[in-house]
Amino acid sequence: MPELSEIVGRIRPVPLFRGLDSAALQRVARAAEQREVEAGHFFFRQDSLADAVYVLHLGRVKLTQSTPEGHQVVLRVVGPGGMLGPTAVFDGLQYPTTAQAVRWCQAFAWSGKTMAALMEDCQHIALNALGDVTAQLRDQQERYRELATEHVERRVAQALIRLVGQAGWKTEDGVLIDMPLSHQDVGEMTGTTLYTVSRILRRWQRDGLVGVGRQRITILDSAGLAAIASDLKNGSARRATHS
Amino acid sequence: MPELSEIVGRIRPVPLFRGLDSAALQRVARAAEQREVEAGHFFFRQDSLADAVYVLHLGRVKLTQSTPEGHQVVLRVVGPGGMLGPTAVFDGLQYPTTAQAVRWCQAFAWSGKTMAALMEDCQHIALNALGDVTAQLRDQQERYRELATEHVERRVAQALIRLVGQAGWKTEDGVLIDMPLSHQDVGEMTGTTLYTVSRILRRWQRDGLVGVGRQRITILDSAGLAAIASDLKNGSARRATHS
DNA sequence: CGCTATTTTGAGATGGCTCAAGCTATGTGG
DNA sequence: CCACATAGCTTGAGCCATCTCAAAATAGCG
Repeated sequence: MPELSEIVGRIRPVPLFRGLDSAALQRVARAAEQREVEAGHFFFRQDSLADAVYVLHLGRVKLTQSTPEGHQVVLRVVGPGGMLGPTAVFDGLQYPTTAQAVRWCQAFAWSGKTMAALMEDCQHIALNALGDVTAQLRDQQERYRELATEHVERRVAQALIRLVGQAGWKTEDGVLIDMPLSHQDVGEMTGTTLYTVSRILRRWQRDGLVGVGRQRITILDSAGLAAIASDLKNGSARRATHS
Repeated sequence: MPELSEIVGRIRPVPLFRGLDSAALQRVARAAEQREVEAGHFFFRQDSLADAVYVLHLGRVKLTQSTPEGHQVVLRVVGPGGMLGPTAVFDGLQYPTTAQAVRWCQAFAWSGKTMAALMEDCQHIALNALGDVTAQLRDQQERYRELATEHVERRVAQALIRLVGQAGWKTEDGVLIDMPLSHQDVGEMTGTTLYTVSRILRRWQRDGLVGVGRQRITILDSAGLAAIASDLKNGSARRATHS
């Protein structure tokens, strides 16, 4: 169990706690519990009672949602500093998503009640949380629009670009997406099948845009990928309107 | 210009201001500006500077987002008591969506700065806003999953059910969706084309599920529609995974 | 009462899904 | 250290839900 001061040091740079003075940070730190989650294990599951808010310190988490029929989509990938489960702040609700560690994770946790109290205590936290969730909403809206109006290839390009931002790791030959990432996963992020992802990635590999390995994707030509994502060449969009 | 007490009376039942005492409500009311927007006109447009937060008092607003190529999706419909433009609370951002009045609207407005100050002043508002945005996020995530995994017919059924909740008006023969609603609009809500919407609605009309008129849709058999939406009969889902 | 926006319908094209099968890393137990 | 098992990846062939485009029918509105 680390010292209080160490916890404070770890949560200080977290966006959720931006603007807090030392006293407030200490109060937050004192209320924090530490959690570790093995790769593949879960922070929480969809439809279970939302009882805790997490802030990720180390590792990476995949947020998914699935239908009763078992079809799944990946909504988001969260890295260090990110918040999980804002829903828990409000009483009696269930998590709308499942949060699965894609590797070993270390996180801080607060019960929903505790976090609510901390927010009342210190408006900055509530405001920061609002900013975070608002940003997430924007992102989700954008992805919704993409899914509704863009072709698969562009969506996959967009997804990779997002992943670079969230988990990009500069290497000698390009930018590695630093997490295990199957074609299945990419399909679930973009609303398509692993087969289609495979074909697209293969083509891009032949064109020298990306490097593909088992659960590993490296971006070799970001500009080229961005060009596909924003359509600086082929057939624009479709569907919804031709106003 | 109505009396302060009248404004207080109007904003008191708004979810964003739930839990405020009279003094706080008065402060909020004093800072409020009133706005009226004609049918078809805009509260704000995508990509313009997000400078104000609105709370709708009367009317109905359509939130849309469009691509550079001009393809548009409808993200949400907001009715009385709803909040518009939470983004404005945070400095220097642009509205991610366009807010268009689908009929004459009356609303209260606060500059982003003012609303931020009110939130600092009174944590309840920030917490209420967080709850609102979190709920929106949940909704958006769910719709994303739907779009990624369900067939058009189910999505349209879901959209109508949502619209009933937001703008349903009980009549003698069924529930009228009380706003002008073209097939184009429904298509933009569900990620399909007006042609497909027309065919689906026509079929449902023949089956006695809905009544269709020019920009008017009435639900005659909610149960039947819900059955389609949750698939109590025909071919489940597709795409994304067959894990 | 004509104009314009909306809705309907048909016919044809197609992107991407499905299913089936083989291939290949990686890890595991002998 | 090898052989096998497993999970992930690739590829082909066929299909089909839905999009496109075109055109006619309809309904409000000025």
